[in-house]
Amino acid sequence: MTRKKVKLAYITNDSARKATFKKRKKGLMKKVSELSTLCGIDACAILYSPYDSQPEVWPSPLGVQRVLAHFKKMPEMEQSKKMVNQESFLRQRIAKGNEQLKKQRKDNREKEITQVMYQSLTGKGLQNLNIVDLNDLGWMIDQNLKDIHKRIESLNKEAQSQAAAAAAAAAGQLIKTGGKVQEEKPAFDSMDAIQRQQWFVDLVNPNEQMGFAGDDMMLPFGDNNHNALWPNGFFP
Amino acid sequence: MTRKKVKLAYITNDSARKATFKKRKKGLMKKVSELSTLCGIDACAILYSPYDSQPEVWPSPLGVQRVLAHFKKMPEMEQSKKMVNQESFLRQRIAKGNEQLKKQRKDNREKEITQVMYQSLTGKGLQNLNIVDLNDLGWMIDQNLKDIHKRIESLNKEAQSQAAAAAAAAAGQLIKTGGKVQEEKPAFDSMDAIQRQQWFVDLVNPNEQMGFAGDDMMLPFGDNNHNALWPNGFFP
DNA sequence: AACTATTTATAACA
DNA sequence: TTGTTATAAATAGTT
Repeated sequence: MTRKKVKLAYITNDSARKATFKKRKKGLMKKVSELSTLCGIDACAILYSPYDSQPEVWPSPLGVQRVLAHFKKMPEMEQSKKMVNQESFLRQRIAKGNEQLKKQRKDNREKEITQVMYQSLTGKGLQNLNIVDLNDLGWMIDQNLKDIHKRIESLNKEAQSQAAAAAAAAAGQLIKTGGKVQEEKPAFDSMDAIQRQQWFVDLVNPNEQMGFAGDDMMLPFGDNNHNALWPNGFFP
Repeated sequence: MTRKKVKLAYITNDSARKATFKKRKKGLMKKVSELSTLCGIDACAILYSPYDSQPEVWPSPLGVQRVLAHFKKMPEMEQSKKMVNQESFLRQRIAKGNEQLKKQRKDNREKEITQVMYQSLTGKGLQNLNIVDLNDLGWMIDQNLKDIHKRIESLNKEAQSQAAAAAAAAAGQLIKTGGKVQEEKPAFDSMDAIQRQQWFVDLVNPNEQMGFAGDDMMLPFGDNNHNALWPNGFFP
């Protein structure tokens, strides 16, 4: 059951290698066939295996001959142009691997900061964080606050239209009403940015001092640009 | 996002075909590369596309030349042996398709019979079923009964060992006891096969007559071989 | 070109 | 070996 991500290297176990060869040969031939059919192109594949004295080919010996004849006619210099050779192929793979690594590092960092955030909610304190961590934490809390605010707004809108519908449906009442249903925002939502910031700081630090010196250590809620001073390459 | 199962036919839309070609060519080259690395075999692939005057090859022009030289040396008759040509390839695909169809039909039949079974539990009656359906229904009920019985036994075993453990743990009691905990089977489980059969028939047919004539229409519970008379190819 | 919902391929196991 | 199943990889349709 494809448990591992498959290490791309020669399979030393003989039977495992043979089994893999059989499966992958079949899959490969199918791919060649599909590509040829779907895109109407001339193609061939030749595999020499130690399990057969003859090569396995696609689409047929004659088909291969035809493609080969076409190929052989070209001067070698021409043949080299525009080709996918092993070197450029490997370069592409490496570049892709590096991109994945970068993305993974970003994801890891995000999880790390999220964990810090939740730990701080259980009273773990923020004393051990350096300035970069604190700023990333601030960024993440900021993002969460934005999400929360968005959610509150959508819930308010929903409640508002439901209230209006209920009023319109009430028996014996006027069907049409010029009266506007007044919006009833929850307390949290009516805070301004600074209030929310303080609310959240209080929540995060129930009974303790931050342990840091100076105003510059304050968590920069509401500051969308706070990472500009200490960029770490992970968060915008 | 791969919504359809892809109809294996020439893609008429030009841009779609080109996009598919680019994606699949990349995937195919990767597959060839992996197969070659994993299994240590000599392989090459050549694709002629209308998007480039030159063919795309793997692993490199020289690598292709080498494989081709090897291939060309053989007499044509030899080349044909043991090869996967388009015809045999298609035959394999067709055979596989047929097998899938057969399996699907069996699954469908099983679902159909299960539905009939549950409907009969809500009093829908069995009047509209033919003899084949009835026998399949009997087979399925039989299977379910077996499962139920198995489950009951395992539960009994569990309860038995728990009771023994509880007795041994009771304060002030003897730790070692020669007394055997007597098995307490539920009423259903203590019925014999014939009793269970009647019990289930009563359940399935609460207030109605079967509407069939003769003893031979009786549901053949306990008969593991009842389909031998009316085989339909789906159930054993 | 990037993004996902799906389909397809396949490594490990039975 | 063949078959099954859980995962990884490929990719069709969109943006």
